[in-house]
Amino acid sequence: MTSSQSKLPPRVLYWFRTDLRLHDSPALHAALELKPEFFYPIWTWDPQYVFAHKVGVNRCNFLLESIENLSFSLTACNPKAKLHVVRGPPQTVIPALCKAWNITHLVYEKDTAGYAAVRDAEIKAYVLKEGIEVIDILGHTLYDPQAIIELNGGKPTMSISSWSAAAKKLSSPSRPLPPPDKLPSPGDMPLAGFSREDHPVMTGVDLNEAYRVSATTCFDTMAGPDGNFSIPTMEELGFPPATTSIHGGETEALKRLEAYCADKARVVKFAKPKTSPAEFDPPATTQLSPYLKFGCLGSREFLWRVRDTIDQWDKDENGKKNNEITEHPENLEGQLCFREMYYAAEWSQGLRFGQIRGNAICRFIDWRLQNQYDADGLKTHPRPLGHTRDEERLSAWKEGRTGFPWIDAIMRQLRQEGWIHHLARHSVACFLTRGQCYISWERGAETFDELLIDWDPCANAGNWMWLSCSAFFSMYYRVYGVKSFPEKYDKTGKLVRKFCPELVNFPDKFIYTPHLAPVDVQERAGCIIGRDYPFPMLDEKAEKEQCMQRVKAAYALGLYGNDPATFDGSAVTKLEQEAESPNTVYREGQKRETNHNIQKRKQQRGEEGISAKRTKVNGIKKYLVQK
DNA sequence: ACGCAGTTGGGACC
DNA sequence: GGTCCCAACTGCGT
Repeated sequence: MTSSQSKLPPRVLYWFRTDLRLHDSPALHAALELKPEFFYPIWTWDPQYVFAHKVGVNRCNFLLESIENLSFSLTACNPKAKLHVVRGPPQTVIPALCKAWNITHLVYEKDTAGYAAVRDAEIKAYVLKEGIEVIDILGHTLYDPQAIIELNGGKPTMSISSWSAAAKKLSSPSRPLPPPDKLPSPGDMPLAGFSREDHPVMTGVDLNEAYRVSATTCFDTMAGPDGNFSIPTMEELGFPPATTSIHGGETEALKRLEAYCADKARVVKFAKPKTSPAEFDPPATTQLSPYLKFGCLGSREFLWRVRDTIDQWDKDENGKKNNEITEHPENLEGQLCFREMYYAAEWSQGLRFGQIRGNAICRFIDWRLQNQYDADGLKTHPRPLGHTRDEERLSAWKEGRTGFPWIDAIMRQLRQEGWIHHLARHSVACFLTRGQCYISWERGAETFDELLIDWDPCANAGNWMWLSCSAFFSMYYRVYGVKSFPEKYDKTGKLVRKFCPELVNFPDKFIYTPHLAPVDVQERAGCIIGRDYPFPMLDEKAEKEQCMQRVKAAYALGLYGNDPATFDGSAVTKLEQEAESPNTVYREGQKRETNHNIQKRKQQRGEEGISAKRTKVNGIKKYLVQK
């Protein structure tokens, strides 16, 4: 810190990013503890988010609504305060603002994940060199991902039990801090040094071109069209209006939390696997994920509101019905714990968490259409895996025209609403990867990035690895059916009728398999399969069998994304040889016996139990069976 | 070395 | 609608 700046009363630049709220904000609290003379709340509108990063209209709209609401709340604390939106890359505009506004302290909520962590390290180093103090404080998650990994012996948290064991050693998350009721005013805001010429925005490829209905004007100036750091509009982004019914903002988040917790028994008995992915009006879950993602809702606020609701219910019931309280990890608190587990695991891998190559926790499976280049621009495979047929299947999946109504309805709901139920995500993710299409989870993850409002670099990549049996989960023989699974929740196909309206008049019996309906039924439904709705694009059962054998072979090979063999081509060659003449022999009776029920049953029948042992031969695991 | 659990499977059979 | 079996994974605890 230079001597002139150390004498200045604090002038705080408060950078909002993952914390679009005033409640439950340790970083904001720390900023105000400085008793700043001037307080500048800003949001940086990064052109990377608008041009180089595929982001659908619904997430963009949610973000705009959230920062609008935040600005409104700032003004409620001080009529002179508002959120200043600075257009430009943060690496450029943050140092420029610090200089122009004589900033002494840069304060923000720490973001441990993905690109943001890399970006922040760069900015922090630069700003510190200029003698400005940087205060970055955790607040987005309940626990520090780094601390969790250290307590887990330096290993990534690969199961909820290992995460829980590590978390137990840390102190329980504190109660949320209240929002401030007043704020200091900002000082002068000279615009010196703020011209587009000085800080050219990113040009070149516009990944969101397909969405735009007019030219992007929001980067014409750093301070917006009126020079007052206004919040950009969808029009300025060239975007058409959003299609979702989910609206952003801290006010909306707290209202939804309140409404959800008003039904105490629902909170107490919440069990994720029992909630229906087929329900949509209202959904069977809290639908608070977009608010947690943007920090409109604090994670401690959610945690303690849930805990208090359960305590209150328990008191009301005199503790008589304790057995009705759902246990960890299926309860609401457990949902938050999985989020924490993914944040910790992500921290252990950094940017590599979102790809296969270089990712030490991700199994190498020879998925079609996997990344050819990794985040560092390094070639991952000597030749592309997959061809036109796979491209066509991927497009059909993305656009909701696979010919499987359950999959198509979910994918259309995803595009329209920007949100789908957790188990709906499971269905379409399993279908795209290990279930039927054998397409890389990287393609699925980037589709969700584009279309989900609540997309999060940790939870999204983590769940895609989970569903594709690449990490966290390994029972690849458990495959979600496109008829059996939704039928467990809804035999009448409400979700299909809503999002695939061409199928609305099919009888319940055929709603998930309309191609099996006799022609006269199709005619009466006013929908001929193959003409008005696609015929299934693949044989669900046959593809499932093939996928399972391929995943099994990849498991036997036992390679992970950081193995050199996964990018010099030798892993793929080995798997192809495996497909030609399997090293692992799947013969009748040659099973690895691990189910003790079967063992016990056989013993009861007086049969000799089978013992099996697994060995590695030439790097390939073989299942050897001995009688 | 072994038993068993793992947030959320499918299908036959009663 | 509930129960059991299918087929067979990893990681953790003992």
